[in-house]
Amino acid sequence: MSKEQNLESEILKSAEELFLENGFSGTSTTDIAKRVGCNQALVHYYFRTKENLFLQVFNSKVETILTTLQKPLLQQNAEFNDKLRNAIGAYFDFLTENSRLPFFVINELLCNRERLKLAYNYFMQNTSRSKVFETIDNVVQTEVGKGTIRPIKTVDFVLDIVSLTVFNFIIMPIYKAVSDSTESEKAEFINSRKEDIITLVINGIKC
Amino acid sequence: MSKEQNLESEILKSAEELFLENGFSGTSTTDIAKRVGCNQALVHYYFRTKENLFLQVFNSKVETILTTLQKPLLQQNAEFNDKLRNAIGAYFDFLTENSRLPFFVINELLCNRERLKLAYNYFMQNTSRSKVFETIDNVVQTEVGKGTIRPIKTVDFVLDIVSLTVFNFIIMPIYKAVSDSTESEKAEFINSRKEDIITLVINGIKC
DNA sequence: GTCTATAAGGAGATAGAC
DNA sequence: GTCTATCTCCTTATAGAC
Repeated sequence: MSKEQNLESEILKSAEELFLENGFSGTSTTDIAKRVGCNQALVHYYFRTKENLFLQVFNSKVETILTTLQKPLLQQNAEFNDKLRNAIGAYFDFLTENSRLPFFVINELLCNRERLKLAYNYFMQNTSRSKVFETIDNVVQTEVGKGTIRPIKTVDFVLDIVSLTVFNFIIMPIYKAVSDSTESEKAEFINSRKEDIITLVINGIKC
Repeated sequence: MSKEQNLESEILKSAEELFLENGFSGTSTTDIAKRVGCNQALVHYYFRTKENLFLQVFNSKVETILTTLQKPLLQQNAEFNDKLRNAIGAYFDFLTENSRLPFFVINELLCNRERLKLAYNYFMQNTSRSKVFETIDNVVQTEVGKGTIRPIKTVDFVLDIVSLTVFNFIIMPIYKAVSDSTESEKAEFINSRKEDIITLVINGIKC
């Protein structure tokens, strides 16, 4: 519980903050050292390369996203529309707390094709991770079978919801800069978006 | 019509290609010179700084996007649902031809706050550009008034559609790398997404 | 206008003293 | 483990010859 952790974990923590703020190419190992309060050589001593350090941050973030994505859809004993409402609400809450995460992951995947393949392989090696889609597919197609919702491919279902939720947070810094809005106006905007999206999706996929 | 344009426009053209492929920070003036077939000093001779060259590319791209956004909604003499169908179709067509454009613009705006403010001022100085939203607002709220569609804020209407269309193209390189799909499978995927999104939006905003 | 050469600075990574 | 010093490479930008 002491503030002083070992240096290795302090470096990892500072690196995580900086990579999320400024991306891989926008963060130097000198920046990381400066935030930790040590010298640049130590960053390389513990992690050898900047890429190693980055991958530890990146992979843990992808894992968090995958867990968050499926969790609210798996709750039992709820009407599908309530599940959906809860899921979209949960995504909004998660993204409010981790607003730079989607852009970070997408950006780093797009900027480096080798990284994209590495991430894909890492993802596929783990059964529970790679079954995220299968799990959601199960839930959605059960509802289609019951006639609760119109026939829809699970990939469309997922992409519709992810697009509608994530995109707001990707462009949030632009919205903030353009509208010069306060934190509470921002929160109001996000909340209003959430309600509209819930309405759009529920009406958009009903039979 | 000859292939040989003047060097200045060749540099601009190559810079545009490279900035779109690899972003501002991923493109060096040496890369640009190499593609043109001249030396790096000439890039600076014509544009002085890399930033100047970038801004010419960037501003023209933002202009293209704004024009494309409003155009299909302004056609007269059409049922609103048909307008909507056409608009989403037109956005998909535009994005198919310019698939890296959304990520490029968002990325560069997010990576540089000064650039964001510059772009915003540039945007606001021009009346027709800054009235894009007003124009769309007019169209949408007229339909709300007539009861064709449910009460919806224009900002929600725009963001719903932009999110649903743009996001597919942002993540397309990831989809391609992960699914190892051919060009025709990719086209089929995009087309299937288009149809689903049209259905989702039309049902999602009807009264 | 076009070239070569180079200045000036920042990056990642390592060597070696303590 | 932690530090300073340094190597090597790459970047933007400019000086100056032709």
